[in-house]
Amino acid sequence: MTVTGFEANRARVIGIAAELFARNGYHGTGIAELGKAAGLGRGALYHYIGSKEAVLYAISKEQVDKMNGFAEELLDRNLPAEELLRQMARGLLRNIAEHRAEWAVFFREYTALTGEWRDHVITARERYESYWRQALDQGVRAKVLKSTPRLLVKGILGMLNYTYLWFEPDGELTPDQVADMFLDALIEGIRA
Amino acid sequence: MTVTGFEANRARVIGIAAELFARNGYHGTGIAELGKAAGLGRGALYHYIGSKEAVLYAISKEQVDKMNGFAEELLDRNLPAEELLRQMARGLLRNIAEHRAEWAVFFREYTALTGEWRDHVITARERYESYWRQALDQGVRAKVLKSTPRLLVKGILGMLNYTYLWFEPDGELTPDQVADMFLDALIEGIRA
DNA sequence: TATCCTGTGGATCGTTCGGTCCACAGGAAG
DNA sequence: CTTCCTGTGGACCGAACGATCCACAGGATA
Repeated sequence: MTVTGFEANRARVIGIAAELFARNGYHGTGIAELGKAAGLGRGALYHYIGSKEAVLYAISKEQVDKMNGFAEELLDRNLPAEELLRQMARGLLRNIAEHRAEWAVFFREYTALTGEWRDHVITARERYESYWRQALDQGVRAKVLKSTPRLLVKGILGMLNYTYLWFEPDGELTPDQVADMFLDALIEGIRA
Repeated sequence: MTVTGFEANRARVIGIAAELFARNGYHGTGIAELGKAAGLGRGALYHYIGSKEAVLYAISKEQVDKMNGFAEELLDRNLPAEELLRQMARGLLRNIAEHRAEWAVFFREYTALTGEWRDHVITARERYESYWRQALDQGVRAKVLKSTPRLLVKGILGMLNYTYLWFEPDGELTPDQVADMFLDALIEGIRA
């Protein structure tokens, strides 16, 4: 088995773990259960994962890191504010739609992490929020957006993040359409 | 010990459990831990709670039931649409601010419930969402609000529900102010 | 053939899990 | 005094927990 084989196997196990953790919770999923689902004995399993908490960390960190990279790229491009917000929302919803299990674990189970692992995830999460704040500030400076309370960004993220719970990949709307729906309502308002 | 003493003690234990479940998760909190925090032995503890899952159910159900009752009262009063939405949002945020631990358990841990218990909680949750949809529809019929996609209600609830994670009772804003901030942004829009 | 290394299953570890059971404390009722 | 009932602590149950350890399979290398 080559190095890439090891990494591929580790990724496979982590993906299976994401599904199980999302369905039964982190503490509610046993190592034996994970091993069985992956078709691996205890020894082989630990060969790939190191520890149960390392699996939770990997699941929690990967997607938010990806979104941070995505946001950084967009912010570098100096897009008009509305376009910037729209791209950020679309990117996030596309990712959530594609990795619902991972996001469910990220939102529900990150509190089960301890020590530095927990700190890293919280920091990454805060960083992502700061990118949204930057995007909004940019729109205010360009006089495209009203100056709104700083905490509004929490509301916007709540709106978007919550989709991990209800978005249906085979439903009537694509992730982009959901993102647009939310941003249209938010930017134009819903008053007749 | 009278009947009311029993109920008071049960409520006290459930409140302590809400704090523990919110901090360490349902599966992450042991019965021994709960007993110790409540100052009760195993026998006494089970005398009050029946089972661990019954505690989770009680925590999850109580607040959402309260909000359903609140929403029903408001809908009966035939308020103007904007006022109705504002009152519903304020009521929810006031409740979340007052019962953060319970709402954290409700959002994160309801999946740990099984069978009928789980069904009841999910049904109550869907009922609450339907009240918001009614409120929005009422505004559309009165031509006060634009006709928006049905799924927008998920976004609004995401915005409001997410506060359980970040709202600080001793922070700069009251629950009513947060509710107003979100509704203002949503109704008027954020475009300059 | 002899040696080495990665990958592997399963026995096993001590701990903790949710839950049951039982003896009994102590006030109320007769 | 006796009987009863609610409330109580803690011993105890089998099962499952996360993790470790070890023997060894089998291809690669010398």
